[in-house]
Amino acid sequence: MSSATRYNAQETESKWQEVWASRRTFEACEDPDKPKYYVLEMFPYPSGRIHMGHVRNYTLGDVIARFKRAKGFSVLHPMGWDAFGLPAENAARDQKIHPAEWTYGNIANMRDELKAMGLSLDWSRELATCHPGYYEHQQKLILDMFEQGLIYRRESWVNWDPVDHTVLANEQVIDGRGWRSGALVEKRKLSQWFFRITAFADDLLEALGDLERWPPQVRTMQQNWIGRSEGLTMSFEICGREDTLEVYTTRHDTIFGASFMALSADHPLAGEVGDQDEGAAEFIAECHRMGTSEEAIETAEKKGYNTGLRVAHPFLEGKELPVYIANFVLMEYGTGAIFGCPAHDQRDLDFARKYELPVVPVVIPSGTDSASFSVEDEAYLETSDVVLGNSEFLDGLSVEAAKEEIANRLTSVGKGERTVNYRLRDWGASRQRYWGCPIPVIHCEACGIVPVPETDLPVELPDDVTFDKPGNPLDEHMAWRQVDCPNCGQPSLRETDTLDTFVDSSWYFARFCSPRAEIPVDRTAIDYWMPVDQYIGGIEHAILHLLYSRFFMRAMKQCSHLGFDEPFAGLFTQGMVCHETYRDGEGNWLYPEEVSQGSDGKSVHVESGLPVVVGRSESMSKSKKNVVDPSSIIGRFGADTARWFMLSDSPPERDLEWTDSGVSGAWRFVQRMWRLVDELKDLAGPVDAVVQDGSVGSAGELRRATHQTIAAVEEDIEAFRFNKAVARIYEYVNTLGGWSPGQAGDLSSADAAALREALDTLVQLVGPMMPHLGEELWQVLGHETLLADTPWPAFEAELIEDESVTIGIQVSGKLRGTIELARDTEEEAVREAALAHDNVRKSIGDRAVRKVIVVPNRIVNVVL
RNA sequence: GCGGGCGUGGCGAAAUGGUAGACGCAACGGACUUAAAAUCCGUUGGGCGUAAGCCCGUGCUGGUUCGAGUCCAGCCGCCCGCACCA
Repeated sequence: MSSATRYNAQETESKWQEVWASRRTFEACEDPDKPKYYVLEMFPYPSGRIHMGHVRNYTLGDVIARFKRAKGFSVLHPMGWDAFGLPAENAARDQKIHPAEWTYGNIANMRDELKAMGLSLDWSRELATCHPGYYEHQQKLILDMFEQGLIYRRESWVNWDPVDHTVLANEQVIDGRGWRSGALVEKRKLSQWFFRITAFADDLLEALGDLERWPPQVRTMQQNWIGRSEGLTMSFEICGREDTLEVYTTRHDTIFGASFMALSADHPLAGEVGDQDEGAAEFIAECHRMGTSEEAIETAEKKGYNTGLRVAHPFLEGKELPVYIANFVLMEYGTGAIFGCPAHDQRDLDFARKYELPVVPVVIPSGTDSASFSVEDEAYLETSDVVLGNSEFLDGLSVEAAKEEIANRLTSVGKGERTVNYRLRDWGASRQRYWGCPIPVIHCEACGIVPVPETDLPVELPDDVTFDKPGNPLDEHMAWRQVDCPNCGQPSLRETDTLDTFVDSSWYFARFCSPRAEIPVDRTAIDYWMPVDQYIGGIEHAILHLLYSRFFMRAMKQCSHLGFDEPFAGLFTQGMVCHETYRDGEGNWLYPEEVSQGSDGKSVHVESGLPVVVGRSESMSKSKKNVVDPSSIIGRFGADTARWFMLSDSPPERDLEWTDSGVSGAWRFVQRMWRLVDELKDLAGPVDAVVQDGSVGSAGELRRATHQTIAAVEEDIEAFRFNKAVARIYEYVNTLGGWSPGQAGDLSSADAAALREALDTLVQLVGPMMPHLGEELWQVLGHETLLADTPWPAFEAELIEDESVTIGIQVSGKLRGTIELARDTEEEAVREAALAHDNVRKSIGDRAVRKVIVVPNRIVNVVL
């Protein structure tokens, strides 16, 4: 290697990728002599190309996987494909290509792209959820769960496009209209399959407390999502009728402030009113045009319809409350009916102002006169330092005491029941679509719902389908649908709903432990590998995917497939990859490569030379064209450069700004590493050089830097602070570049050995981040082993602390100077040195020193 | 609307309640070169000052503390999720 040679990333990277593959370096095995470590990144949807979000995700995981490997763990690091889902059907419709062909083509391409990244993946375990070899086991799990009562069927609402005659996903509903037809979307009731996730609500909530290596905010989000509340179910007598209206509330203390009742449009009583009252029917229909998402409901203008019905206030003789149907009450939560207390709930207040209903404050700040306290445009939400008022026998009580009193009084007369309620709803898993896992049941007129016998699994999707008609092609495929009932033998029909793709992703990590087993999971393998030690993915999955997976493990445990509850011991949520956005004069989005810097530094369109409007940086998305293709970056600079850039600068949990200059900085560092090792390798001692003890002189100085860097990088990797690990490596390279040994020419044996240790260490530290460069330099340094098989260097504790410290001196909190002292200098000596400092004396002047605060090895503050 | 987060130089950022801006990028000055690229050296939060040094500065307004980017309260802006996108 001559010093004129530049590092050839493309050649070197494919060389080492072939070596790792042929030696099966990263194939996992259940080694009983080693601790195991299961690293998993969220598997990708095979959209066709990898994007920068994938590059970031898999780089983070690969650093951990390679680092843990070097630390002596038996590592499992697999990869697969979340391969069912809507886009394949859209492609089928738009491009006349079969979903399977489209999906497997995309997988083939993305596999190549991922392989070019040099990830330490065990490709022998690859799986795709759309493959019958995967979903037949999922069908087995579904049968078992059905038997256990964990899956059931009931009616629920879907978004219905009345023109296309098809069910729409929430994202396909835009401003209340179907995305293709433009027709106003209706809600429609269908019989659908549900997972009984609410059966585990308490356990899913309780167990969050033990997930110590999860981000606290994710645990909080899940906790709020499950939304356990302790409240009261109250019965209100409906005036002039025999029946009652049931209401769930957590604010029964505010009952004397109640001024109306509100029913969900789907409440049976609302339906009853609608049957006789055209206005009510029209209002209910309007509610049904709102779409099914909670967001749509919550952000819509609050509206109601007065049914004319009234209920009796439970404590105020003769007081009656009007009953409205309201568009903001959810049938799925509580009893689908509420009492409205406008003074202490913003939504109720807005509603009351609109329909001119009374607003009576019943919770008032302590020490305030209840007659003078009023609520105007903002509901009063405080519950501490308050007392009840305008509330008869509750007056003067705290919120808690008032709740107790109301609950006691109502339960004793059978008009109330203390109830624990959850916001969490059962998981609706039916999809009226082709490209998903078939639900293995048969509908028989005589026997009802009959599970497909296990021996008949898998129920495979038929290949011969077309997408020219709207709706689910399975409904039209009579040859596939018609089967004899396994029970009575009569002609019957298959279920045509397929499963939500969240089901596929709720257990794939378990399947990775034994991907070719003839049962869903092999107990020996799963007991060895699970749980996943480090799971890595986007924050957007903080609730649903993770909660469903946690449920699935519990359900599989109940079906005796495995013996644990929690799938992910450690979780890391990464930020997004962002890029500036560009638009031309007409507002059309432009790709980054269509934009260049003009001579005056302003951005112009490459072809036309016209000015370009540079927008703020946003998450990379195809629709805004602010995307950079990973393959072109890897093709130009190599995977190591892309990986290094991903790890530098931005902390991984935060959004990362993709910049060309950042990439070229990473590229320059690759070259710098290469040159540095090239220049110094002949000065370094032999591979087996023995470092000499002691921390003095040029060798000692270098060894100190080496061991400090090992300790820092190791700690930063363990804590997912890769940007800091990178910064430490930069500092170390700066140190190495500027290091002057004790003698020029032939180094002393101490210097040569220290340099050998330093170069080896540098390459080892960089290895998990830039594995190809690491492997190449390892070879250049004369090693005959693979870096990938080399243990992580151990640091020597006595070398990592500096002997002297710099101590800042403040006068009244303002820095006035620094002093250099031996570490752990006596407090009195520090104090004297601080007070002797020229500028400090000047700042103090002739004022009296009241106090001197000395923080050892840190700072001195002179208080005047 | 509800729930969760984030906000520090020109930019990405660092900082167990203890010297704000490590490290990188960009920019500027210099060396090398016929020239460019590459590389190397230096400067770089703002203001004042020849200098020593001083003043200001972590989204905004307050509070706690000897000391606040960090803790507390309220606001502003942006991002993620809201159950059929994955």
